[in-house]
Amino acid sequence: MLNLKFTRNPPLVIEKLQKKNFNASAIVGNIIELYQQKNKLQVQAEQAKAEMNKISAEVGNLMRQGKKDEAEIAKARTSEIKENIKQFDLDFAAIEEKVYELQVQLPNLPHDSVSVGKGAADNEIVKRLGEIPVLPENALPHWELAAKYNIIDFELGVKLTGAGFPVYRGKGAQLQRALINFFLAEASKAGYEEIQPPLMVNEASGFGTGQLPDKEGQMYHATIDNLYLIPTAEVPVTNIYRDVIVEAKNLPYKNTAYSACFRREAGSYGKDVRGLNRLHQFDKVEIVQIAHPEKSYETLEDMVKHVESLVQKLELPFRILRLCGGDMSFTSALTYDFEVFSAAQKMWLEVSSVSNFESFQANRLKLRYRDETTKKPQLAHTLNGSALALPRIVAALLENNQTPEGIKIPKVLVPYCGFDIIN
RNA sequence: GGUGAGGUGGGUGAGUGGCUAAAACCAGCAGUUUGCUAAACUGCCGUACGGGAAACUGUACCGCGGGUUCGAAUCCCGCCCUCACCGCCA
Repeated sequence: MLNLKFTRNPPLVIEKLQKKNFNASAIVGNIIELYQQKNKLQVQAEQAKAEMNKISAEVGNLMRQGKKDEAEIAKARTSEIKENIKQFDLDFAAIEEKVYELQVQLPNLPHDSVSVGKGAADNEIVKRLGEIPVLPENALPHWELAAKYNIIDFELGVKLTGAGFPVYRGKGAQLQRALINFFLAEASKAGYEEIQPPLMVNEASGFGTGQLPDKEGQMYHATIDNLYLIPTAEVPVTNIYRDVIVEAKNLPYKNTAYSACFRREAGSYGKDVRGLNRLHQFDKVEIVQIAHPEKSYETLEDMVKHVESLVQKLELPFRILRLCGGDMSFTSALTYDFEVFSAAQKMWLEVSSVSNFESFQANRLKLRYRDETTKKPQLAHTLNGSALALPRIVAALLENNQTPEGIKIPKVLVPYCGFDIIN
């Protein structure tokens, strides 16, 4: 949710949001108009309330002095004021609601470095590293490798739960565990405090990170208890900082968490969902930072470096994209996507998305830091990224490392796996 | 699932109708004193939204929502949450 302070500079907001192909002029215009009405009303309402308070105090004094008649006279003055206050409050609430409705429609302002673009095709490749492996003629896609070596059973998952809930077994399960441990260990080394969060969250948390109310359909909802299965550890971890004021000198806060992630993915079918490409339940290690506004872009670079080091150590060919305005999420100010090349599918697969949300999330979360000079609470910046999401990493590892002897495990993972080949 | 207790500022916790943004203590900040540390003393120490060039000032907020009243942290109603004990159980 965009801080209303931005709307005090309408041309800037409108110009910036054009990058996201979003025409904000009508909304911003309405907000400003409503805002002025709201302030006018607030002045009137507060004057009336101040008078009420004064009369009440008077009545109290008169009563104590035993001047009952005078108190009665004072009381008589209140009924009209009371009616006015009631009406002011109703009007005020109505305007506030309207402002809010408009406010939540505004996407986050993109960072200056974000380029104009319509969609994925316009994203800027900022880095590309690693050789794309040359596979033999009879190379298999990962879902066939998974069946061949009996390490991931998609059909069994359908039996137990449904499509998109694969069962990992044997070395497949061990590989999952190894990846999780590897990612967590790397994050710890980089100074992130590890968190084991709840996998279900309440409404307030869903709201805090922006999944609710609009993206409700993305999450599994346990209606009896009104709890939501988390779509990412970002939700519980970032909500740790909901409604808190932190000390500036303690920034940045760095957290990492492994969690299973649950996504309904309603409406996505077809080729892209084959195998591990898109699942309803998957594993991910997330990194989250709470940063000082002046430092948050350094923080973003820091996180990108961290994710980069992970894909490099896994020896996967990858590229980093700076998302264009048209492909960025509603909430992000700047996003880098990581894609690894899955050699049998011959596809780039997104395995991480690292974003700076600036104060967009913090505004909803009421996450503030106390400025060291002014001592005033200010909105902090929140950032997060996958480090990393497992399924597509596994897909690429299986496909890229397939050999006639079996699937080679990258060196860095061998100590975590306890084996160096799947055969 | 049953029964009971309770939700007040960063923390503990007082407050049962007006003089309460809310005692006291702890933590925190600034200062005084002091060989150092420690201690002692003094002051400050909520948030949001308004008005004002500013000094300053108004309003709201004691889990959330409604009600009673001239006036509500305090009384009434509804909801949410937490804790304790019992039962069941990883």
